[in-house]
Amino acid sequence: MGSAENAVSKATVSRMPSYLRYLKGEAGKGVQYVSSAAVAKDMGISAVGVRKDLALVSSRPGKPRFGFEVQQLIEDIEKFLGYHRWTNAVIIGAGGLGRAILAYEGFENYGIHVIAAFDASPAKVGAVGGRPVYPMDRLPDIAARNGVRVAILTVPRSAAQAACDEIVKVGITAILNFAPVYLHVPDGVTVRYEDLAVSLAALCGESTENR
Amino acid sequence: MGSAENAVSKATVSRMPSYLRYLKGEAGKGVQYVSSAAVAKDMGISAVGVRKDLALVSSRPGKPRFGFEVQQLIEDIEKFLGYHRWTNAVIIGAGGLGRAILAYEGFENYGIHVIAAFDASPAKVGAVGGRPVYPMDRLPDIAARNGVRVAILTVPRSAAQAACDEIVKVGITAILNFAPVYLHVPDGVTVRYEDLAVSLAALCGESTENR
DNA sequence: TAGATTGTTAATCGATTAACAATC
DNA sequence: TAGATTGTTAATCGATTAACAATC
Repeated sequence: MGSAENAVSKATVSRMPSYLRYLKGEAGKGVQYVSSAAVAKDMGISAVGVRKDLALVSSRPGKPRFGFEVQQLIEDIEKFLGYHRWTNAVIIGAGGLGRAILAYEGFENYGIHVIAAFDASPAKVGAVGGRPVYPMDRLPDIAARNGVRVAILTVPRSAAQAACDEIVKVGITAILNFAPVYLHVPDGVTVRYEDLAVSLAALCGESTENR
Repeated sequence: MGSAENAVSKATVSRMPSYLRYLKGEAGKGVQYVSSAAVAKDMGISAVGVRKDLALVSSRPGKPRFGFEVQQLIEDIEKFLGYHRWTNAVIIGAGGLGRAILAYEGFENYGIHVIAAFDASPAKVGAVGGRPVYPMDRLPDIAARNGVRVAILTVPRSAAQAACDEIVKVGITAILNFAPVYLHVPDGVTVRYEDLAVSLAALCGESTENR
């Protein structure tokens, strides 16, 4: 209500980056059209679901007998997700995981620049894969100057809440948290938990299946 | 149908590791009882949901006026998730991310031993954080000897499907895939996609919210 | 006892699936 | 044209929320 926009379900929104990744893969192979059935098969979801999702974001309808135009769809999804305006992100905690993520280049495909990492320990300061690692006290300055809204939190468990508080203070509103702790944040800040151990445990649970 | 077990919803099962993590945190602080309201507040979910979830796995009911016994609950969830029998896991791909995960110790809390990493490049062979990195051709032998059923795939995108095929060949049935590619696997093998870029992109989507 | 908290049934909500007409 | 594929409405399914009685 209120907003005149056609409401797009949360589940649909969350699948969009996956479609985008898939479509970019196909585009790279020179594929021009994809059918909902093909997408569904490759991604392991239902064809009707794919059609429904794509219908919501696609600027032009799919063509019967052909399917959807890959390039067009990529543009539509990018526009839908707001990737035309880039998002700057920082990493807090330059341990093994933080450094691995800092060196990773896949974020660029989703309109995200990971501009730097920060660490409380001076020993970690330097650069990884061409990207800088700064001491923690430079965060307010750099975050403000680059309009950073997103942080990836990869500090040890014990440092997580304190680091989170600092992050929030500099105006960051979205946190991808790898520390195995629940964070207390003010309203308006979104936290997404990404506990590798929990992911793996959940996978084992799924695959055991019949309990 | 068929199974006489009370069906526990998939959503509930997938939340169990999170409860477990939370409860262990509380137990560490010396907390003996938790109320559903407290759990709900800290974890950011609904109290009724918590009660419903816990009722399904708890061996003894919560006590009105007190709540649930933390230690008992931890045992019940561990039993429910099958953590009494340990699961052995391996990492395929000893790049930055693979090594970071190899060094991580949080898996032990979920009944998972990460016993080793494997890499196609001889340069990567050695050890990280006390755990061995073997050449890829040792995988069949070691996986068989340790009854490995779970693999964490952290190879580059281009190597993912080939590595996946090898993994499947040695009898692994659950794969946590960090490579940004959809994997083709035979029936009976479960894949869980853990694309950091997609997670981050989805987070940005959520926090932008009103679209 | 009084009151906080649980457990459970019923109602709502949302998302997925099924069915089928529309279209190139 | 014939047929593959889309788009959409209706039906199903599952999970969450609301309401309230049961209990220590």
